[in-house]
Amino acid sequence: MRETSVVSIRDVASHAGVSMGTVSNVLNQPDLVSSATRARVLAAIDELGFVPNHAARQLRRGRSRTLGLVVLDVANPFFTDLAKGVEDTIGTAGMALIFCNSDGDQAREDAYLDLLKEQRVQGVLITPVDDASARLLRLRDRGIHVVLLDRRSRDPDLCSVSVDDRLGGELAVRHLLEAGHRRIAFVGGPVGLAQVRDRHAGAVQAMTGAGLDEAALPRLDTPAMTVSAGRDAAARLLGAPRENRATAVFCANDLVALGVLQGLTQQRVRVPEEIALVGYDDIDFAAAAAVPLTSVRQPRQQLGRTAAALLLGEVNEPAEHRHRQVVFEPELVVRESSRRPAGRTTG
Amino acid sequence: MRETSVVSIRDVASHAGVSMGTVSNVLNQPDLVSSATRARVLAAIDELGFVPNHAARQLRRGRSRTLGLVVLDVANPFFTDLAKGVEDTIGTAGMALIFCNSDGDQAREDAYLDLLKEQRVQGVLITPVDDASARLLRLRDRGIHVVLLDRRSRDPDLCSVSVDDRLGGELAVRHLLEAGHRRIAFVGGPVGLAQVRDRHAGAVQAMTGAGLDEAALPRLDTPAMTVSAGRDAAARLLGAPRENRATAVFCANDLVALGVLQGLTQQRVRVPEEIALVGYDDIDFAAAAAVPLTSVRQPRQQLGRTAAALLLGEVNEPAEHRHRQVVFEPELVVRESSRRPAGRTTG
DNA sequence: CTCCAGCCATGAAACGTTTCAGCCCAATGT
DNA sequence: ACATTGGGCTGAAACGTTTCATGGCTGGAG
Repeated sequence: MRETSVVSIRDVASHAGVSMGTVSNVLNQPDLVSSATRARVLAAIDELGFVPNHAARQLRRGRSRTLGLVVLDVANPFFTDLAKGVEDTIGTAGMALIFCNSDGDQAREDAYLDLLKEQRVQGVLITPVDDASARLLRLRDRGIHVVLLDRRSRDPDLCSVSVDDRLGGELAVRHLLEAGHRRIAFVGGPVGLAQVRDRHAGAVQAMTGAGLDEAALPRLDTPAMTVSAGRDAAARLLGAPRENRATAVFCANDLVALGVLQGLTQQRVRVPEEIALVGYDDIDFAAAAAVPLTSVRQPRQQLGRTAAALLLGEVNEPAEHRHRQVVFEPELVVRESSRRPAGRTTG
Repeated sequence: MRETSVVSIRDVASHAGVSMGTVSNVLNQPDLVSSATRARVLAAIDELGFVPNHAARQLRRGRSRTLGLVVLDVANPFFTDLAKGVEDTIGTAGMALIFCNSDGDQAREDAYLDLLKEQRVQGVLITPVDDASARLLRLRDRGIHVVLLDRRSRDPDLCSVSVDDRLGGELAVRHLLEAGHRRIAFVGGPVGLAQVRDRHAGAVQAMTGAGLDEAALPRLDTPAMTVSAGRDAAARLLGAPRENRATAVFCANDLVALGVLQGLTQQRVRVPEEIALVGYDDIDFAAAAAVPLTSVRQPRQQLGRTAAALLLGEVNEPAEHRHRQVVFEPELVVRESSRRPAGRTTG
């Protein structure tokens, strides 16, 4: 059995009868080495089972071939799809990715950003928990490129790739209004989340645009964007006296919507007959839900790919890079959960 | 604006009027330093915005505070739940995690393992694509501890945390048999996957145990364990002449089952009346599906936590570590998708 | 035959830490 | 008064690479 000891470039060098510099060249700039020596060195590497020490390489080079990705919630398929897009693009560019999950927690996000700083990653893709652009700009002062993900940057010096959440919210609520609903609940949270804020703002806009008061859009706050938070919200929703209960619900994402759906179904409230439901993200499970979910679709993988490409550009050619804020348009996908009109008012 | 330059321990030292060694001690062994100097050094660190260089530290120490996690499919909620369990345990132990997604692809798995080797991670948690125990033992010869995840190790010198997939398959099919089904399709793949093999083996065992021939368990292979693969399988399933079509389907995981459900529904085949359906994993979306899915539940987060704890033990106290193969028991959760008997035979 | 240009290879410095032998000095024991 | 102890700090070596100035060859030009 081979010794646990670490085989270094020095061992390879002496085994192949060359200098360390030559081995390094074989690894990094093979063209500089004659094919004969190259072959000898490669053989030695193979024989000794040499694996370059990334720490030493990075220390010497001053930078690593690594990027970081920080998302809000790994358990949300929206983010895993997004991550897949990122991973594909990063991987083909020969970079490695450190995948982090802040879970919507500021402290965890901070801890991961510290980790990424220590690792001297070249760049970070992040869906921040709050509007921490100051913190992110400080990252950039350290030479770490930053691209905002699923979040529009207000700072023109920061790349971002996002979807127009305001428009998404508007589309969703306008659709419900057209179906005849006049009292629509907005479920989502925490309010600090930009995504929640913007989607809500869009919803408000749709209401006022239809000449309705904002009071007709009661708001149910959730502590997180999860299925169980949605279930709780459904209970609160049904707690209201029936006469001023909302006839439709717009959820800030699909997980919450699926939770609300479960909660309603459990209480024998029919969707969409008694309460219509619209989600956000159009994750794959939305279409497969008990009542197929109307949802606002976002180009998930494309979002990830675009952001990764932007970051790679910034990392590889910082000189000619122009910061951009890419904004995609969302698209409403109508399914069973909102199909029938409420019947109160004919739209 | 602060210079992009890197602040090193040397700068901190001179700024605080102490030696580099002292700064290092403040960072790593604060007790060795008097509180007065400690305060001075911390102030300097803060003022200069010093962030330790992980590469240098790791190079000197010879090991990193990093572990790797390689899963088969990030888009599968089963694995993200599992990852959450791992992350929680790892995080509280002050270790960092590099999260990798092999996507069931051998080449990608290899690439990620190389990456982890180069990073000199202390340990790896992996759900391998195939039975690559040789490759994994080689990792261990390098001093990288390995724990198998969601896969039973046949090698007693390799820790593993798994669920009894054979039993799970047996539970699922026995349940269908009790509901009166006599012809049950098994959908899943690729066959190389141990999880698929074992779940199928369990299914076979249930059949033969009931005195039925294995021919009564036709097998539909899928190229991957995804929703879309499930949809395709449903189409093939319905291609068979009705008289020898299976009356029930057991899928190797929930994603496939949800796909099959979608495919069947689309072709107006009622579940469970015409075809009963059982999935595997009991991901959260199974309960929320169009027809709530009967599924074989695995203790997902606990799986992750246990594996992480095992790995941490092996990493921190290699001497007194005993390799263990932990096997959890799966549990059948019966829901709508398999509830009514087939009506042909009364169980 | 000498000189020059290229090609290959060499050897040592440098990257930013940690670690450890050793030094200084004040406090304690005799 | 002197030896002993030990807490607090220093300074330099070492980790495994990459990089770059240097130098030895070889072969073609003058």
